[in-house]
Amino acid sequence: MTDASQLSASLEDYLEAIYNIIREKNAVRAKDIAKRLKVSNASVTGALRMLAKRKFLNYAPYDVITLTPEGERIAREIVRKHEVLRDFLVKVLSVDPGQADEAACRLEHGIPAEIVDRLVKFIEFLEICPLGGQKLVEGFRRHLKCGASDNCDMCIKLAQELASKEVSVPEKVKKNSLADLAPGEKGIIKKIRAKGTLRKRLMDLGLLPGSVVEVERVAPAGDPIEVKVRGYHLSLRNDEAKKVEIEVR
Amino acid sequence: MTDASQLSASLEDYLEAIYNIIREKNAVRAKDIAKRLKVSNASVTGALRMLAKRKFLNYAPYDVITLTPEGERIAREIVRKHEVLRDFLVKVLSVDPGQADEAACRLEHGIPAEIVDRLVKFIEFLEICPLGGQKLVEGFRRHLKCGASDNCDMCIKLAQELASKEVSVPEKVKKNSLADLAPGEKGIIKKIRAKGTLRKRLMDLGLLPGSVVEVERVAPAGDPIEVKVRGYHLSLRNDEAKKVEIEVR
DNA sequence: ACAAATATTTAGGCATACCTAAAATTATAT
DNA sequence: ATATAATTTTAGGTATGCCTAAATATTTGT
Repeated sequence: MTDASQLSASLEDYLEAIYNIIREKNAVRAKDIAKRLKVSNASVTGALRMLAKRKFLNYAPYDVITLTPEGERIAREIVRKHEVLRDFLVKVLSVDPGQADEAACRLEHGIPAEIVDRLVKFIEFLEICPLGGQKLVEGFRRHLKCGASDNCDMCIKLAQELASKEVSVPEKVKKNSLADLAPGEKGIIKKIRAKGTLRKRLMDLGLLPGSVVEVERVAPAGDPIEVKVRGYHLSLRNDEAKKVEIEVR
Repeated sequence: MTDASQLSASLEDYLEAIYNIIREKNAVRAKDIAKRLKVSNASVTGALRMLAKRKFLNYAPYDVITLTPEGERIAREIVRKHEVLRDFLVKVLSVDPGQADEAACRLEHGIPAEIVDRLVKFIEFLEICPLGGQKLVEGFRRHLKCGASDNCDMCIKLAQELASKEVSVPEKVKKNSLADLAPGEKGIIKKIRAKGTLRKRLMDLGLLPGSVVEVERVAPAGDPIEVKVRGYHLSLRNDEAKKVEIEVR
């Protein structure tokens, strides 16, 4: 709940790298961290010591490295900032993904949590709002192609066409549960069909009505389902996903 | 033309502060810098030496401090990043101005120039595009008020009303020159009615057709006019402003 | 099992960016 | 003109975050 708590930018980078490497390979070695951050092994040792001192890592020389619960919480916060920024850059500003990723790396340390939340709301709003945020973003993408210092008559014409053609009451096409989506598909959460603890758990994870969820991966067995909501990556069991009622536009 | 060139974040802060203080009071003293950056005087001395060594400042102990042309150029780049970020946060995301300013301070060092340009284009697009970027932003502002985790039925209704009422071909209300605007007013640049050197100069300043210009201040005599385009602050003579043909919506 | 290869840590250094306290310079007031 | 006040600079010190080289521990191949 509290803030990302007084970590320097570089310690945040270490924590983020550790978190990501653990997600990818279930284990971290100092060397992996050094390689990912393009830093010497010795520097990694120092950072590990600092992070351990602040109780974000369980670490002893020559022993395995794991995140403490608190360390994991903070790492997730940092990763979320990164993801939200990258999504904004790529989805809204149409920045090239590689460049967006690099920029996100640098911006993630400076951005306050409230602004990340605001950015999430804005991106969601663009995806959801009947005023046509998606059309607007497409228009912007087109506009980027018509040359830099240009008044965009092409854009205006196309926009007028679109605007007159589809004034459109938003149509609710299908109603489904989150468990029915294929990887890559998105939906808007309508409600959580669960009670008590499970309901609370799901909402605490960030599955809030009105938010956009995207399915990222579904395990072969169909069971753990990886989704992204509001910049958070979640892993849900099929049972849980079935309780999340969504709407696909 | 080149990049912000290898300055550390804190040296960028010094340069930015120096630039802003010069704009405000026509002179800088080490003390002013220290106060603005909340840093000791001695730290300022060190920074001044560094900046002078890199030829961004003309500086000698106990002598007046001025920016070199190169220093001024880079300072303007930094200030521009700051302004663009703050504008985005305030105008698009509706972040509280104080908070936006503080966040901009931290983000300005990490953001690449290309992304700033992209952000400028996006903000301009929202202001200009007939798809109704302004309406969308207003809708977003409203949406922020209807509570955090809520599906925004109110927003949907209001949006539908707006959308059906004003499908609207963009109407060109007035045509004027930049010199006719009052402080606070905005217009879209249609063309530069000038030739040769003057034309080039105005375009180099960033007065490009399609961009949004905002008049910030007009001197009592009506002559130097302060405007903002694409994150740049410019000071124009009345003669020059008359050459900039704009459209007010 | 144990030598060779690999991985990690320790030790010692460098640059940045800040600090406080004392010295030097410049401004001001009588 | 000169003492006092204000400002600026120098000197010396701290913490971070990176480096290389050398020492130590672990893993691997036979």
